[in-house]
Amino acid sequence: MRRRGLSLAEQLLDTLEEKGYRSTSPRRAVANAIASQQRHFTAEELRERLPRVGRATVYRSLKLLVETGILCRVLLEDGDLHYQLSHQGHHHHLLCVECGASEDLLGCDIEDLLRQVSSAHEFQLSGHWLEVYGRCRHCLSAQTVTA
Amino acid sequence: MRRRGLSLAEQLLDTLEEKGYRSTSPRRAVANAIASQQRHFTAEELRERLPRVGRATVYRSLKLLVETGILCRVLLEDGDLHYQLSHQGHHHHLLCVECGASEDLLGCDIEDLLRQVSSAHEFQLSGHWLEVYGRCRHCLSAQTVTA
DNA sequence: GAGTGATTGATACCGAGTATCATTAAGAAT
DNA sequence: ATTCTTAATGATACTCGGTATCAATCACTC
Repeated sequence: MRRRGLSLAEQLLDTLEEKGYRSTSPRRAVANAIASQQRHFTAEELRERLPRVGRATVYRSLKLLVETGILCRVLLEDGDLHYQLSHQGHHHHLLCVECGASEDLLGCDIEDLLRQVSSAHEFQLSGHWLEVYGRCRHCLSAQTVTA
Repeated sequence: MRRRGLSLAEQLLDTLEEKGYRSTSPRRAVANAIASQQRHFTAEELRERLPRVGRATVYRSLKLLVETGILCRVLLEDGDLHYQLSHQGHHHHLLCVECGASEDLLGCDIEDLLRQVSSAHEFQLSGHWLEVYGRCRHCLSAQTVTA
């Protein structure tokens, strides 16, 4: 459990420090940029918001944050790779193809199903990647009003 | 149904022609290279096998073949994007993380499950991307012998 | 065989990401 | 507070996947 009163950016840095990574000013800048960003973003978008942080450092930070589980990768339908704050452990995304909104998919039975399917193929399951695309309820209702 | 007696490469070109694309010598070269390749491959690997075909043409052909459903994209666990002959319509892959083998996953209930989950989130499902990683039976038995 | 439009390939560009490496700075030890 | 050690930075150059441009060329139709 994290201490209350800490900003999201401070929490991210804390997590890194717990894992032995130093708290540097470029990392603080990255943490702030990410914490103030609710939607998923590309590496380049993050870079634009951090013109004073070196290119390599931005990519290194992204990698670090994914490895520590703070960020997760999101694969859009067009193949673009985005990043997003990861609030839980392993999860999947419901991605709205219209507005880009993303909802986390938790506690569904996909894992069980995959286990069954894998064993039917004599596969020893080790992992999977799933993205689900569609239209979110907001875009659906907007569409109804318009149409 | 395709005519018997046609080589795989000829079938690919036929499919393109049916869709209104011309049969050119670079495309024939690409078709041959792909037809003689049973495993998934990267764009760069394909390019190495086609030194006389322009870079842009190789990428254009890949795009075309994916759009026409002849090829499908395969996302490896490390994020690398590979291409592979697509024998069926929509399907998924069981990818062996050890030898790279890929098995198609058909007729499983993932679609149903996703439909349920989506409607629970008030999402109008439009598509999904799934890759499953593990160890195939060959690699498993090899491991047993060694260990 | 001529005409037309699709296709090609050279070039340049973009975005994501990594490797290198000299410089700098964080945190620990004194 | 100064020193020390090591992690981290950022400039640069590189790779790979992919797209835009555009003049030259080729496939197909008439």
